[in-house]
Parts: sequence; structure tokens; C-alpha cells
Amino acid sequence: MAKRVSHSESLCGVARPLDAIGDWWSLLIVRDAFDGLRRFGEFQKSLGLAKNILSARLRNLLAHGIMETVPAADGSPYQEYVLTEKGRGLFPLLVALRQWGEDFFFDPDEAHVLLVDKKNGLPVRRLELRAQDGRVVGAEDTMVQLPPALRSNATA
Amino acid sequence: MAKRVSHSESLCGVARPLDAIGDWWSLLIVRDAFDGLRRFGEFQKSLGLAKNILSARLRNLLAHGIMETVPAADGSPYQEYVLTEKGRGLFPLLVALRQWGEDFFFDPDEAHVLLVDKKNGLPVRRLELRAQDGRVVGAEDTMVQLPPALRSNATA
DNA sequence: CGCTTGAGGTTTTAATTTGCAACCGATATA
DNA sequence: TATATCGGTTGCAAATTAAAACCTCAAGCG
Repeated sequence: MAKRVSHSESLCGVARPLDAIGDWWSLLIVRDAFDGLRRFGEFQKSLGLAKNILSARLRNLLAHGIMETVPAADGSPYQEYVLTEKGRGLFPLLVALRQWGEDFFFDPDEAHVLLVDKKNGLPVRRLELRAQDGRVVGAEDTMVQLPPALRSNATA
Repeated sequence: MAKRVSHSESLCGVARPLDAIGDWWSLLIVRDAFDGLRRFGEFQKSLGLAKNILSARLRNLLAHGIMETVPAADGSPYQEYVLTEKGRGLFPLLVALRQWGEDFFFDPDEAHVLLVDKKNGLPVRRLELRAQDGRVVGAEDTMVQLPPALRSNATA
């Protein structure tokens, strides 16, 4: 955290998010939250990280509005950590990460968990980026365009 | 790097990729590579990071097969760094990160770079996850399914 | 030739982060 | 009253990160 820049100013659309979730653990916490985990102890058991680190990461996620605490759920006197809308917005990113991992980090025959459609248990499709006209586009079909204001400098 | 586990074993499909690109800089380097940067000095100038860190990150990206060095391009005696197929596979992830950043890290009226279709200059669509039947699905419509082999333990 | 310059790093060193372990406070539980 | 469990915080040693200085090689040039 707090890598080089004080806050969000002058960071591009890729770098700003990284300031919030750009470490190993944060995304795993978010993933566990998507899987329904809510309690401090649940995250700790699932991830096996030190409590002070989990504490710091949760604080950071709260500070960035990615998770929030809710008073209780089952009457216990403790609070729980749940994703905000901003946090739930990370779903496509997690899917992209998972699909990339499946593509390149597993042997072809190696067993791994599958993301499936709840309705029928079938695996989901691949994430696809489409242009306005519906074409599936890759990196080579796209470019980044600076906003009219600040033409020309880099990594705005 | 080398966070807690020696190598890839027993890491889920989300954690394994994070072992390779789970730090602030690596993804930014990859993004710059998508933007056409190839030389050590180009990356350093663009990202403004210390040379030893860039060196370490590039080495790591090479070790993970995300980038590779090619002997030259313009006759200079130095090597260049280009994305492998595995590295190019990160495109959807970068798009997901960018779109999330645009959604939640910019004021509605704040200018930011746009990812556009090269053919016509129009912005690309949003990334969408679809089920086999074509339905757009969100987190709440999906679940992770363990492979038949190892039913029941967590985070396999 | 001898000097400088720039690319592409490595080494040194200091600051930051990490993670283990111990502790703490509050609530249950025996 | 003991004791255990949850949800943390605090110390402290070890590892990681980063800034700056240094090194090497090749080219340019006077």
C-alpha cells in the first residue's frame, strides 16, 4: 500500500485501482467474500494469513469502500465484512484472473475448480470484449484514446 | 513475490496468477507492453520506478513466461521485452481492471482515457460474462464447483 | 587514441512491509 | 471462578522494496 503517490491524482485508469487492491491478499479476501465469507475468523482460516495483516487489509478495503462492516447477522456481538457495490464490481476482474489462471497455470489435465452457472451447473463462457458493433475484439484491435483535454502526454 | 508458498502447488485458480502478477508494477509493465513499449528505458520512463525494481519485475515476468526477450528490432545491440501469448492473455484482465477503475475511481465528469475500437474509434463495450445459454451472469448467478476428485475441502 | 555519453543494468544501503507470536478485552461456557 | 473463543492490537525479527550510486559495454567524436 501507499506505493508512491499520495492519493489518486494523476494515475491512469489502470493504476488507480491497483492502489486499492494491488496486493496479493486483497483480491483473495474479495474472492472469499464473493464466496460468502463474512467474518474475520473465516477469512483468516480460509487464507491462512496473519491476523494483523488481515486486519490491515480489511481496514484498507473498508477505507477504499470496497467492503463495509455490518453490525451482525446471526445475533453474534461481532461485526461482519461484506462487499459494497464497488466491491461487487470486481467480479469481472476476478473472473478474468481465474480464466487466465486456468489457461496458463494448470496442466491441461489438472483438476481445478470451475465457475459454473447456478441455474444448470454448466461452466460459464469465456469473458469477451466486444466493440460497439458486436465484434469480439482483442488487444490488437483496440487502442487507448486520450480525452480531448490533455492531448499529448503519456499515461494520463 | 514468493509470498507464502514455494511454488504453484495447492493454490486455487485465483491465487496462482497472483503469484505471478500480484504486485503493483507487474500489471503496469504489462499494460505498457500492450501499448507497444519494448525497451527497458521506455518502461522506466513511463512508470518512473527504480531501475532495480524494474529489473526484478522484468526478470519475474520472464521467469513466469509472461514476457520474453527478443534480440533487437532497430539494430540496437540491446534486447527488447515483448509479451508472450500468456502475457497477451492478460488483456481481458487489464480491461476488467480499467473498467472497474473508470466506474469507481473517477468522478462522473472527470476526463480519462478511453479504450476504443481501432476500426472506428468508438469505445468498446463493457466486459460481460455469459452463461452457456447466452445469459449475462453476475456473481450471484454463479458458483465455484470443485472438481469431482477432491470433494470436500476449501480453496482447492 | 582518449574522452564523453547513453542504455542497461547491479550493488549498496536505508526504509517499509511482512508475518509470527504474544498479549488484550469482551463475551460466552463450564 | 476458571476457561475458551472471537476479534483484534502490539512487539519485534526477517524479508522486501525502493533510492541512489556505481559499473559495463558500445557508440560518437575530436
